[in-house]
Amino acid sequence: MDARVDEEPAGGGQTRIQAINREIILQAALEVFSVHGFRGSTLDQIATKAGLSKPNLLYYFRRKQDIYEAVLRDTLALWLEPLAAIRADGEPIEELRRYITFKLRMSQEQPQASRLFANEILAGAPVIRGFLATDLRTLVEEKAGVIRGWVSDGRLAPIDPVHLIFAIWATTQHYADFDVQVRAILGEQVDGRGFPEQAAQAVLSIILNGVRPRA
Amino acid sequence: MDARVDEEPAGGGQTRIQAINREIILQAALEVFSVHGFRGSTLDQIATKAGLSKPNLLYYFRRKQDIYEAVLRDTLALWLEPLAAIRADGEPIEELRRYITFKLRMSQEQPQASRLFANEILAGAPVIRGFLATDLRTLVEEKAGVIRGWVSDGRLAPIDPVHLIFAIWATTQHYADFDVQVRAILGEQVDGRGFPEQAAQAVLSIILNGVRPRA
DNA sequence: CGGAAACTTGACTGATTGGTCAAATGTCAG
DNA sequence: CTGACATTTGACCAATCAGTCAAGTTTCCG
Repeated sequence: MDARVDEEPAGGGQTRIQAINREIILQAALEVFSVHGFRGSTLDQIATKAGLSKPNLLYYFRRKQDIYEAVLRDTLALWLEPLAAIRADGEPIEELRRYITFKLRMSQEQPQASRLFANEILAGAPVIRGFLATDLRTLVEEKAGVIRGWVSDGRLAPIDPVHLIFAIWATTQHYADFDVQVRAILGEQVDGRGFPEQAAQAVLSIILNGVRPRA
Repeated sequence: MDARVDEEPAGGGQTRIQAINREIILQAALEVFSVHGFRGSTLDQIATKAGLSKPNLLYYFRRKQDIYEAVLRDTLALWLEPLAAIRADGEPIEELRRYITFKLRMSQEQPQASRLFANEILAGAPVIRGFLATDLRTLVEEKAGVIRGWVSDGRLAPIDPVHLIFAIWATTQHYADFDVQVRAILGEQVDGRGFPEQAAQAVLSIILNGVRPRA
């Protein structure tokens, strides 16, 4: 009889082998989907990268789309976390510095997650559109309110808070999404010790000075 | 006999029908490739969108990759133009304002071109990697030199010029590449009359104030 | 007009795709 | 050690894919 691995009530009811292989599959899927998107990726690519047979993949996930949704869901939380951490009672420039630094570190350490989202959104966000229009929208509106408050208090230069958030997303994720282009232009120095700090300094300098209150 | 439409010595030797249909095909291909990338797009999608039969597509372009390369080549020049227009003898802030404004207008008017590149680069830039490492790299180095000169003269705040260029690319192209996300968060106002100006004002405010020389 | 070249297409092919299934193999508690 | 269950796989299928081809139809020049 089959004992398919599906819709567990919680993460609990998993075999040792299940836990291992699901993790292997999701990691392989992330590597593949983040490069070619959902439509451009194949089960064979994922299976090969995971070191499993294709039918074995489909023993753990019934359909290709189930794998895609699982890896997307796993990275969604990770992606929101830092924005949610912005605190209204903090010092505005410091809060933004912390947020930008965090996002830059994620772009460097988890570039595949960033590219996965970029591909999903370029494709029209068929899977996460609902999430974007609800959870993300709510979160952005909340934090935009916080920033707007800072502006009203004169602790930030007058700036549209939502566009500021977009600018932070764009500049930080650029290093993950357009890594190939960055490398083509800057060469091997991208792998050098000081590069992340160099990029961070530039991004922080531009954006923080861009929003610092002016006399 | 066949009279395939290929490797013309120059744009000259084209039939009226050839000129029309090649244009139709490239437009349809841009719409499809810009959403799903090369691997995720099919000839059938392009043929349907172009209103032609698939064999008819392949009468004008021998292979799928030929269509892709053609549409990519057509948009490459368009993409470089504005950066090349930055003049060393201009007023720094004004030159950057002009560049950013230009890029924002292109993101609004030609979002598909931006998304086409984004997909290509996410996929590892298999087709334009060479171009990135030569022509684009050279151009960026040249303009980085110009900006570096401005910084030396104290006409811009001290900033790494290449990262500044990255920041401008990222913030401007964000509105094209992540349009779906922008819409999910901001709703229909994106289609409103004042939106492009609102976005332009925010981006210009952040970046220009971010690089304006400080006392 | 007439015919040659340009264009179009239905029918096809071999390869790849996502997915199925029954049989084989591995695991592990009792 | 054994039997029930979990895991794995080879063989397979229907759909879709890029690309071919020969036989059509249209265009257009003289």
